[in-house]
Amino acid sequence: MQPPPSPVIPSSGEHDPRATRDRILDAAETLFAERGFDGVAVRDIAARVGLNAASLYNHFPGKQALYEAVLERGLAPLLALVGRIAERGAATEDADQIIATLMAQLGHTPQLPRLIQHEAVRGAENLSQLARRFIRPLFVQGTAAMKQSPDTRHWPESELPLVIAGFMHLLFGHFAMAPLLADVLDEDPLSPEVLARQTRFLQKLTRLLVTPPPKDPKE
Amino acid sequence: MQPPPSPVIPSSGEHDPRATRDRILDAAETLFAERGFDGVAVRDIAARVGLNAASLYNHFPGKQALYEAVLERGLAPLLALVGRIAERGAATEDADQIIATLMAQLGHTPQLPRLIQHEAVRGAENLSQLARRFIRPLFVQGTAAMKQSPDTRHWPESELPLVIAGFMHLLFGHFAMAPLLADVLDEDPLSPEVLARQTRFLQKLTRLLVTPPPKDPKE
Amino acid sequence: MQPPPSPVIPSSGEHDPRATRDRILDAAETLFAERGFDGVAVRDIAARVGLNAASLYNHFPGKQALYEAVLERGLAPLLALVGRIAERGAATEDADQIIATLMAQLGHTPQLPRLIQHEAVRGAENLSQLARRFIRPLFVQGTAAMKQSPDTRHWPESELPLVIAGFMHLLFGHFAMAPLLADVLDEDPLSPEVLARQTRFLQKLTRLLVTPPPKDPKE
Amino acid sequence: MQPPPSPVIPSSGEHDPRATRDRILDAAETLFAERGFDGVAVRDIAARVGLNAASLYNHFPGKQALYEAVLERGLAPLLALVGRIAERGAATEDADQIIATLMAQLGHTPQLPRLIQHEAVRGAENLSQLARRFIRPLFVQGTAAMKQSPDTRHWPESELPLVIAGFMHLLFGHFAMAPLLADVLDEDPLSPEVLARQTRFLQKLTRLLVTPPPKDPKE
DNA sequence: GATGAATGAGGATTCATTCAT
DNA sequence: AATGAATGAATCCTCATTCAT
Repeated sequence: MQPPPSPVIPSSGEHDPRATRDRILDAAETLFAERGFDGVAVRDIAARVGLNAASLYNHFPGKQALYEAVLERGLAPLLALVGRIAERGAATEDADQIIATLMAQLGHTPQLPRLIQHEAVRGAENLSQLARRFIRPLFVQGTAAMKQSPDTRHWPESELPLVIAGFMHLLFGHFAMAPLLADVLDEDPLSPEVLARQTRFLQKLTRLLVTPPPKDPKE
Repeated sequence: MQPPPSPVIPSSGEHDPRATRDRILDAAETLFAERGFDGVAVRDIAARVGLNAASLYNHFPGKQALYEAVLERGLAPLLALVGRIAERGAATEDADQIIATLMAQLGHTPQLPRLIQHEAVRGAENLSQLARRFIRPLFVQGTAAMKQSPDTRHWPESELPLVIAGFMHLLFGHFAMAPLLADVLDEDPLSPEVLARQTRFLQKLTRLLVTPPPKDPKE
Repeated sequence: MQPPPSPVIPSSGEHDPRATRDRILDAAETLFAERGFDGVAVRDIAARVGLNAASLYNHFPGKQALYEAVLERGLAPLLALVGRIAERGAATEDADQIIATLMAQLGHTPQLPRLIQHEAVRGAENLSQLARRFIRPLFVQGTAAMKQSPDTRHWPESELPLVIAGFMHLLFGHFAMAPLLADVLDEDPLSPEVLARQTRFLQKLTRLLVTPPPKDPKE
Repeated sequence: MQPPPSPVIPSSGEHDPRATRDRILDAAETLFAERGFDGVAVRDIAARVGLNAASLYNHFPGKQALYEAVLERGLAPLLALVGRIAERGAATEDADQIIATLMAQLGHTPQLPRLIQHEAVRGAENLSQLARRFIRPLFVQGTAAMKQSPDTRHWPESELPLVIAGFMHLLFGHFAMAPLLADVLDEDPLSPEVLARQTRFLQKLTRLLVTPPPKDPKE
């Protein structure tokens, strides 16, 4: 089951100037994103940093704490971003901008969405915090914005959360499933080109969402 | 980290008439869906069936094999469904029908999407088979259908795979993230009502997709 | 620090008929008595039984539980003995008999006093149970007996617990300190002869205790 | 198993004038007395002094050495005391005095007896030195004294070591078992009152020992 | 003297798997 | 078909100790 260990990033010099703590977080982020919490051995993280497993415990009190630190570090900028978007009182016109920003940010740390997805699929346990701190505001503010915007007012209120959720699925899904998509697409889903294309796709979709739907003959 | 063990399904009678093999598969499906491959101990699966861990080996050659059997069993009807859809040469008018069918099918085995998502996030390794056998046809036939349909011909060919992928994210995401969404929505995402609503939402979205996008002033 | 591992008792035959559980308890008793809880590695216990450490966990849920089982098993007969003595309403004339019985019993399982002493010195934690279940009744009934007996009535009530405690120290001390005494005496403190001598000594001491003390010139 | 860490003694000022070495010894003495050698981590000792574990190695070459230094420091006054008693050629009349002195001394450093008891129960290994340097002279001179004293001459020579050993058990036991006794007595065994009472009890016992035993009908 | 960081050696415990019954 | 017992390999973590700063 164990995939072959991702190649050790050799510390260029004898003593990497970058704080060991950060290098540990990097290694942990990569591995946790790849295999999930249970799939990663502390020893593997250590090895990736070129450390003895015991040394990790000089920097983090345990595996769980390390995991949470990784989530924390990864989520912070995302939270800030969402916060800033919310503050600005997102008008529909900004939608394109918001999407571009989010995609750019996620594209910058493509492991993060995968990490989050791992957490999300696993369910509540560790996630509840994450849900309350990250997902929840995203939902609350998203629905609020859609309710106020004249363009989206034609969506029934009960559907709004599904729209938001859908956007999350689309946003995160692209990154989280990247290895899978790579198998099917001809290109690397994380390449700048594909990312740009996906951004444009999401923007187009948004624009469609504000279009009043054509009368459904069945309804 | 260990979530509280899901309640044992007590075998109603002394000797459950249902084949032990199936009961094992059920238990394994549930647990693998909840915690992923690495998060589940063979012992837990056995316990859930009321068996000794050693007994599992009378029915499956090992954990990995059991896992694959679970995937196999879960995927088969889905593959069949997708196959049938493809055969019929999906016309756009059937879109509503297709979505309804898929949602119904997935809603019937809500653990399956979660299982797949687990696999998908984890990446290539175990998945490659699955990718080739399930995801790939879905993509190939999906793009083919969209390319031929007059309604969707206005989508640039390079974007078609992203549309398909997006649909997958939306479809699976709703189920896979159910525990997470439950925390944020007021309702159970797997309840018939919400499932119906999500179905309608996806159908509406599809209809939007075939609408030629309004001229973007920026473009 | 680690004393050389006590010699493995080779299982005479290929498969010792005695229940493995008991053999584990025996080994654990010996080692815990020798080195105390913290001084014993589960692996050592297992090795002494000729088992892999993991196998222990088929019989006991953990080290602590094994430890408690050892105490339990060792204490039960002692508790029963003390109970029986108490029931009979110990008259002073029986003192000799009681002492002899206790010494015989302890001499039969000389590791037990050492184990208890280990526990006692370590203090409250694990002991509290033991204290309440074993030591306490011993004290309560001991003091009750002394208070009623005409021979010991001349002891001030406040001193009675000290007398009882003293007896415990003498009783257990002889066994618990056996290795130390062996270094100083010329003989093995656990040999029948020395045990007999110690029994007689304690009996003599008891007889002295019932003797009204000579008037102390200083008092 | 780990008892809650004994409260750190905060160094009142910024730089405790008392030699660090002594503060380490104090902390070590306390912890070793509480939990025994194996139950104490170097880190715990260091923490109790407000030091990094590594710093201990500036003062002691290792855990074992620190342990021995603790024993050494604690035993020295006791050895001196016993030596002085022996020199004076202990006459029986002094017995009260000797007991009082010993009790006073031990009451002053109540951790020491516990430490010794830990060592004693653990058996020979580390102890042999201790035995030869401390216990042995105590025995030799004790027996010598009793043999010469006219009051105790009625004790058979073979019983004398048992008498001495018994006294040790009584003396040390009271301190070593203090936590246990506290659970059973209503009072703190180390309080001045109880210590005084125990002293008086031991003195009374000594006086009884010199009383020729009443003729035992059974003998 | 003090310390943060590193580490090899263990230590308890879990796990997937095997096998005799 | 089921199971109790056994086990080698891991897994997380602790520990005593070292060393450069």
